[in-house]
Amino acid sequence: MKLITREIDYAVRALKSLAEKGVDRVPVADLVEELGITRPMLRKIMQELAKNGMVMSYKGNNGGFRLSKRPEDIYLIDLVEIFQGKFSLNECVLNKEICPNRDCCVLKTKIEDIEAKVKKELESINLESLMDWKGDLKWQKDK
Amino acid sequence: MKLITREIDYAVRALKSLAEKGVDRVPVADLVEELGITRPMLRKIMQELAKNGMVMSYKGNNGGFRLSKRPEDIYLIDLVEIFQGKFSLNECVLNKEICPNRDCCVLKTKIEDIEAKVKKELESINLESLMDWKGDLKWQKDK
DNA sequence: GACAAATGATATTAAAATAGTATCATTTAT
DNA sequence: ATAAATGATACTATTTTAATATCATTTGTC
Repeated sequence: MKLITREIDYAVRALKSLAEKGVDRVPVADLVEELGITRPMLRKIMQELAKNGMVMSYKGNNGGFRLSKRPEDIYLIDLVEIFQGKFSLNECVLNKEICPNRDCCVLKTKIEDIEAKVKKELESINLESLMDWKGDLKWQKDK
Repeated sequence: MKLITREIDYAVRALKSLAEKGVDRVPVADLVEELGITRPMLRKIMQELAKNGMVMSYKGNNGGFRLSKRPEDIYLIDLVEIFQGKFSLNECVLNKEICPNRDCCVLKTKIEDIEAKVKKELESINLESLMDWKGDLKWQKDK
């Protein structure tokens, strides 16, 4: 079960990259090189992020993308919902039909509790908090 | 994104049914009727539950299934792991390969935190706590 | 204004995970 | 012996996720 799909992961990487560069317009080509994600994939992702107001896009020569918010104002929950739709751990489907016990199902209420907690967490994680640690990673093995 | 897949949901229903009946041996046929889940599906699920020690199975005429533990000792996390494998919200895959940043990825550590919390919740929910509320459901609408 | 470099919109294909079905073998009470 | 059950296993279908492709549009530069 994946909370973070590949697309979301890619989106985080791309956004981090934009944030780091702090440049006005980064074309997809640059991201491809840096991130090692294919061009078609990154194009799709950036388009989706643009559609949803996470980045500004500029067409034409010298075009590209830039963050449309500060890193601290871009939350993981946004990315999850952009690429997966409204966040939900629930389904309540029995044989293709909505379950008749929906209203009094104990399992449902329990899962909803968990869902609420996870959502809260996702709302608390912003892009800034995901920027790579710089400097001394004492705990990290030599390589 | 589903925390509870259809199979897991079906499994819960089946186990609840066994628990309610409190009978020695319940054949799949009975569950089919009661739960409205197809026979092949239920067979697969019961077999899986038997393999994993959640239920005892009896072959032959008058055979069937029964819980092999008390309802309070069957946890949701068990069912999730039986049908989905080891619980994990993580993947850490980039282009089919394990991500090179795996060791110092901030996103990963954040997701692992959430994962741990969700797991804890799933470990705290047992079959007993999922048994339908009986008696006065004052809050429930007439029907 | 022509051209090249960029994104927008959208359709298509591929791969993987879930869901569902089918079949033959084996066991066992009667 | 037979009928009623599960065991093992293989297969098919559906849905979701991942990846690719293509043509249209915009825009800076010469």
